[in-house]
Amino acid sequence: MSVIEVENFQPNLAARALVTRRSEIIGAAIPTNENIFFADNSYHPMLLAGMSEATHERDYALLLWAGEVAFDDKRWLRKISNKHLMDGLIVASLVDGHPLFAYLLNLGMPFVMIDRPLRDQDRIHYVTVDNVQAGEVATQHLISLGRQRIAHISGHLDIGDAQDRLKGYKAALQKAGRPIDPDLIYEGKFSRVAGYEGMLHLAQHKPDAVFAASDTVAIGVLRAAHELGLHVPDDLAVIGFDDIDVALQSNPLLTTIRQPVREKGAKAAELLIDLIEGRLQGIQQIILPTELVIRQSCGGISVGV
Amino acid sequence: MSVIEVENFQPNLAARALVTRRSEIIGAAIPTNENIFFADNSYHPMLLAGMSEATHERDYALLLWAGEVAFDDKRWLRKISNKHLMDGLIVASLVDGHPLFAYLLNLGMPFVMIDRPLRDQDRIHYVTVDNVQAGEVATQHLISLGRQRIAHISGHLDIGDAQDRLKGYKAALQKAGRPIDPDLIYEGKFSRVAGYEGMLHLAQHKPDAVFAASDTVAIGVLRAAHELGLHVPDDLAVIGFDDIDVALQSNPLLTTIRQPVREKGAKAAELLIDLIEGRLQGIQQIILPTELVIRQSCGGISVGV
DNA sequence: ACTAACTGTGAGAGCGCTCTCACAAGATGA
DNA sequence: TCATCTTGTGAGAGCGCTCTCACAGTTAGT
Repeated sequence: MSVIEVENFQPNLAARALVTRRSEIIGAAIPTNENIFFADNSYHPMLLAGMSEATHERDYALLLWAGEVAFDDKRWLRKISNKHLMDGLIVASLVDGHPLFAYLLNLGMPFVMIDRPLRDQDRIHYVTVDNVQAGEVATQHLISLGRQRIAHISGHLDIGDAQDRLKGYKAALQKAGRPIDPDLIYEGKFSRVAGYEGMLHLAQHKPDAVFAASDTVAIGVLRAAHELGLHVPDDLAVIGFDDIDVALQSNPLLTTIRQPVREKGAKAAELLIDLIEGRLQGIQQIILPTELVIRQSCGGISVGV
Repeated sequence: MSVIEVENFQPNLAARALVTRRSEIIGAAIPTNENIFFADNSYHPMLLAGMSEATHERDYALLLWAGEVAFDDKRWLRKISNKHLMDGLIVASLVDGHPLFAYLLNLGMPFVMIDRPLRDQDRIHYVTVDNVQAGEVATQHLISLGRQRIAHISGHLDIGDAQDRLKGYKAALQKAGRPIDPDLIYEGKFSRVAGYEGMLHLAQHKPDAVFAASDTVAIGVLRAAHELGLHVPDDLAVIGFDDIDVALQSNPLLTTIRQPVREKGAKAAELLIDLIEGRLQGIQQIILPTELVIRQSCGGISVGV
């Protein structure tokens, strides 16, 4: 032991990995070819922070596979699915139909998704929140505030979470005996630009409230409302989703559905490592709680910074 | 070749690494124990995006070492300095005096710093911008606008970039024959909270302009000014640094010094890989250009979104 | 005192690659 | 035709670990 200390001996991890067939490395893939990653959105960075923390806590290392990757980038697919490099993979925001999904499924390398997958749900480990219920709570909040023409700007509908939030929106309206007006639903993406464009488009149908699929989208809505001369919350109530930092920087402060983004990342990493180490059997599907955070953008009670 | 294709053969990278003594993995360390990482600041995510892109372009993989790490976390230090795991390391925002610095220096593993190091400058590869000159340009801009009491809220002065921006601020004042008033200099950190507190503190000395060490800091200044009833830019001109996305979300839009953050990350990765592969000899120090971006927060010409 | 069980140490195989070297087979020039 | 050079193929060593197994040394039980 003292020799190890004095000589500063570093075990050769490649040699160890060769015989144990474990690299003690996991990967985090965010295979989006939209610029939602890192651009105007702290959702993915927060996710990553959670993963990073939990991964190092368990003495694993975290490989990052991010950036704008072409769907058919064979080189990337080959490398990311190399089970000799990584013991497992976390995949976030995977768009339905992405080839990575099929690759991983018949590769046998354990992987955990963040967000509910749209296919093979009974075979996939994932961690997410109850987006349907959360979408319902958000919409119900707007209803309870007396709003009559409640619009929704969705996220990318090839992502389970976006579908579920839309589902929740519809469910809340139906439970309140309200009609579902297709004119008040804008199919967007998880970006500020989509929120901005969505609001400009919806304006002709005179909504008095908008449930935005994410805080980033809501920021775009706020800007569009400002340009349209609509006062928030008097003329237009706006509710977001995520409760990332922009919700606390906006004017007015954003009412939103808080989801524990950092914890999602951390849980995914812990789950994956448990799976790798054989400590867990069967398909694991973790649903984390959400919470309605009331601030200024819907009227009602105002909670400070 | 056809057999490889049919059998979907994956070479065992651990075995390869064992004999070649190359893992084709590089690390990215952001060893900050402040919460500037990922919290309200897209600087580091952007940096990471640049690194990630360049790394995969060169067919390497990127290990992420981020999060709030205790200075004396031996486990972390041991793992991050394991040269069998990584061929090299990029270190961003390393605070002066951090033990990682000494570790790396006598380890022999190639590493590239982002930001100018405060010690052993002639032995360290790094990539940064000319912060002195940029700080001078920012301050000079405020002077040319007729501002009389120009304050500066610095970043963490244990980081070279923060020191250099302060240096540039002082240089501009001196060249203009202005006195340097210590009351108008607030030693802060690269965070929104520091900007907010700095501005509240500086208010007693009645500045009519603030050069903030980063856009994030400037956002904090903007909020404090709002609370103090100061109108930006009429009562107070504010200039930031970075030109990250918050500069385009603020109200008023932020005048700032743009630095190519993504390119910094990308260049660092490319440089490191060139170093690893022996394609480059001698100490490499890359200075990228900056640019004054004039928007609304200093008055003068206003450029739209 | 003899056997049975436990503890510690050392030798050796093998993980799946890369790299070198020997040798065979084919191409080139006198 | 023979010597030289080029190209291709196959065998074998070795990278630095982990794991098993044998054997020596020690302790416990009858």
